[in-house]
Amino acid sequence: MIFADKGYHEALVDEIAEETALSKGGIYFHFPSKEDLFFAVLDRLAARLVAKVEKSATGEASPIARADAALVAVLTALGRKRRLARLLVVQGYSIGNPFEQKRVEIFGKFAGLIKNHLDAAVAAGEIRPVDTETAARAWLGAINEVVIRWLYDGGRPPVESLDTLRAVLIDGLRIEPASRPGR
Amino acid sequence: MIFADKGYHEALVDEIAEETALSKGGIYFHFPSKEDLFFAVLDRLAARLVAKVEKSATGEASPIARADAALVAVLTALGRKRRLARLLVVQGYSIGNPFEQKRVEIFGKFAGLIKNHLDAAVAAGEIRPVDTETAARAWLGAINEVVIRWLYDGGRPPVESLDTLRAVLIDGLRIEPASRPGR
DNA sequence: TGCGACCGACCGACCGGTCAGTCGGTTTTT
DNA sequence: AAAAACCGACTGACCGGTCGGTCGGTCGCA
Repeated sequence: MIFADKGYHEALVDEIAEETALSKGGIYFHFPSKEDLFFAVLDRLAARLVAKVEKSATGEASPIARADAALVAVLTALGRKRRLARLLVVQGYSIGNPFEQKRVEIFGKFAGLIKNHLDAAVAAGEIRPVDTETAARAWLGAINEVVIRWLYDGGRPPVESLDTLRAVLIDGLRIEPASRPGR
Repeated sequence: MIFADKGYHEALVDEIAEETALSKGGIYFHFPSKEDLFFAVLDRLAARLVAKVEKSATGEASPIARADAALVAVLTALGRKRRLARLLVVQGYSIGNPFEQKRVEIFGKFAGLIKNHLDAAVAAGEIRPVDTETAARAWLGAINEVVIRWLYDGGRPPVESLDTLRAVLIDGLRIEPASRPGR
C-alpha cells in the first residue's frame, strides 16, 4: 500500500498502478480522481475496522464490558496491522515524512511536559503509580481530539469540555476517589 | 496565516509572499525552503504555547493542581486562537480541505460508536452521567495518540498500554470505585 | 562632509521538473 | 461484434526554487 507507506502526496498514481495489477488508465477507469481513490481506500479500511470492533463488542454482557472489549479490539487490530494504522491514524491527513517527524517532535515535547506533571503527582502520592508515559499520551490525544472536534464541528470551545475531561483523565487516576459528587 | 487557512500543500509561497511584507525572493533569502519556513512557524507557535502553559502551571501548589492548570491553559489558549489550534493540531500534518472532511467523517463515526457504548453504560448505571459526546472524543483521541506513538517511536504495541488506558479512561467514570487494586 | 566602494536585504520574472489526468487504441468479456 | 475493461504514451498546468538585478544604508578616505 503505497498510500500507507508514503502518504497521499508522495504516493504517485503511477506507482500505485505499478503496484496494482492495474495500469494508470485502468485506475482512472474505476476512480474519477486520485483523491477519490484514496478516500475509497480509507472508507473500506475504516469500515472493516468498525465491523471487526463492533463484532467483538457484541459478545460481552454489560455496556462497560462491551466498551472495554471494543477498546481491546481497536488496539489489537491496529497493533497487528501497522499499515492500516498508519493510514487511518496518521497518513490520512499527513503530508510526507519530514512533517511527520515534526509532529513526533512537537507532540513528544508536549507529552513530556504532561508526563512530568503526572510523575510529580505520583511522587506526591496524589495519583496511582500508572505508566505515566502512556497516560500522558492519552491526555495529549484526548485534548487533541477535543480541540479538533471544536475546530471542525465548531461547537462550544474546548474549555467547556473541561469538566468531562477532568472526569475522564484525572478522576481515574486519583488515589482517593473522594470529592467526586462535586461535579 | 496562509498555512493555517489552507494547510501546507495548498499554501503557495507566492501567496505567503503576498500576505507578508516580503517578496518570494525575500522569503527564500531567509528560509532555505518552503518546508523550513513551515517548520519555523510551527516551532515558534509551539514554543509560545508551551511557555504560556508551563507558566500558568507554576502558580499552583500541588502536582495535580499544576497538571490541572496546564490542562486549563492549553484548552483556553487553543480555544482562543482558532488558527493556532488549526496549525498545531491538524494542519501541521494535514493535506487540504477534502481530506480534513474525510477525517471528520471517519473520526466522527468512531466517536459515535464509542459514545453509544458510553451512553449504554450510563443508562445501565455503570458509569456516571458525564457528557458522553466529549468523553467519547477523549477516548478516541487517547487511543489515537497511543497508536501514533507506537507507530513512530516503535515501542511496544498499543495493546500493552491497555491497563493504563483503562485506568485513565474508564476508572474515572466508574460509579463505584471498587475493584481497583486488582491492577 | 562629500564621495566612491561595498554590502546584504529584498525583488519578481522566469525556468524546468513533476505528475494528475487524458485519450486513442488494444484486449477481454458477453 | 458490440461493449466493457484496460493500457500507457503523452500533455500541460502548476509551483518551488533561482538568479540577475535594485536600492537604501554604511564605512573608509580625502
